[in-house]
Amino acid sequence: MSTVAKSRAEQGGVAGPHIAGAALRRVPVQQRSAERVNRMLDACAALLDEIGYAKLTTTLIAQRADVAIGSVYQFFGDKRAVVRALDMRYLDGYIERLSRRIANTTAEHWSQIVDEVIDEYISMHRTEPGFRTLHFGDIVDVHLLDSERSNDDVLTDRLHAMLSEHFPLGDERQVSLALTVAVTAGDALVKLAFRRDPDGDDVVLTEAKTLIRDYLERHIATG
Amino acid sequence: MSTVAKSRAEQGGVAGPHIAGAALRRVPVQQRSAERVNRMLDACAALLDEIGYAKLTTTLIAQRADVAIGSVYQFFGDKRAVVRALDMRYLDGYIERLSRRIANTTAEHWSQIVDEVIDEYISMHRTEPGFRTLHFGDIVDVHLLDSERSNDDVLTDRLHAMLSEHFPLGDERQVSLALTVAVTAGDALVKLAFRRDPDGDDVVLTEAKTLIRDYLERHIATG
DNA sequence: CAGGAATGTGAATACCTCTCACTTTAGGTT
DNA sequence: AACCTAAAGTGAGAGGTATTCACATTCCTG
Repeated sequence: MSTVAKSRAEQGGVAGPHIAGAALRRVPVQQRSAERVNRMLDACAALLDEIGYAKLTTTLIAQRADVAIGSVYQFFGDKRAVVRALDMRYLDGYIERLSRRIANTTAEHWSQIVDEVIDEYISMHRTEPGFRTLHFGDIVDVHLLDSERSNDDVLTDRLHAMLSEHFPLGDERQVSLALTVAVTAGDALVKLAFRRDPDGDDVVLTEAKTLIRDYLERHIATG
Repeated sequence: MSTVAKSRAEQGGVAGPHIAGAALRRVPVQQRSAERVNRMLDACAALLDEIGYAKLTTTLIAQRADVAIGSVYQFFGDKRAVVRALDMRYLDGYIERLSRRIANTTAEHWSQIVDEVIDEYISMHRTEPGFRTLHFGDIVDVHLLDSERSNDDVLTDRLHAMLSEHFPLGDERQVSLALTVAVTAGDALVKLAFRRDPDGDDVVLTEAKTLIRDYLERHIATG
């Protein structure tokens, strides 16, 4: 099935800690139900890819997942919760793969890590069905992982940690703001690239990287 | 009415040519119906402000506008069309006010015009009920004014025209791309500012202006 | 293998979107 | 003024969708 599903199964966490925490009405205990939950999410992703959010219905999700409509509501509070959980699964997978990427990288300059962050994000648009429709919380809401902070904020913190682990950075607050701005702008530009071209408009993607690098150059340089 | 309007359609419709052209099922001919259409849009804007898009219903719009549900469908093809029309009205108003602003400005540098563009956009977030929920086509779709081009593209063209009217710019294509990127990134950053703070986080807004100015500096300078 | 917990089910309920046959009004014509 | 047609306005009803819930089934533990 999906790459995400596999890597998750290997991890051991039946439905992922994030999903459990914030989106599920009830956490699946037995493996059979955990599998069903994942099947519903897969169905949701496929449908999102095929017909988009506007035409997505709970009945369709249930049918595609080969599950009774009641089972959907057994675990998800409402329709949006399904999409939210899916988005969390994306975010989870993203952070996981990014961590792995960066762990294997011998970056000599912080900009290399920034490139990895962007590349992995671009990669998700190309490989994860339904992701380009959702991004990180565009459609549902932007507070998936944490009700206090937006996904971009969470992402920003992650990035901040990864960067400072390898390189000395400037003032904490200032860097944090700069990263937030960079993530927000970068996110929007990648979306633009994929709106222009299903494979991601290379010209725009290149421009996005340049813009972000140049911007950060002037804000997180340690001097 | 709006400058674009005149150049675009000869109809001179009561409810704005944009709305008429792309979102209305039937153009209101008599004044009384034109007023009702506007009342429905007002209701839609207010509801968007109060309960958000997810909870918006056609029944609610009709009730708030003091109109029978049938009247809504007399002019709007479906629920999304109402929102789309509202968004067009926003865009129309934005371009009109921006044109007026710029006409009254004796800008000595292109960056001053860019600032006006951003400031007027920020202003809309503060003054137009419901606008912060929609922006330009976020929720419904990004092809409101023109099925071929996104709203940002239309905006970009407008900006391009305004700028080149006052200042010599570099290569046509290159400038166009740069403006598209700037508009996209700027849009996202303004949204971020208003997500952080209902009045618009000044720190982020300032940062947004800097980022855009610096970026454009490197792309549209005539040398 | 008994019994509670976890799951699975789908008919039923409530609410929505959108249509359409029909009534009313505007505004020009005779 | 009476008349006429197009434009407007209306709301019950058809067709869907989201969500619930009382009941059936499957696990799993003691």
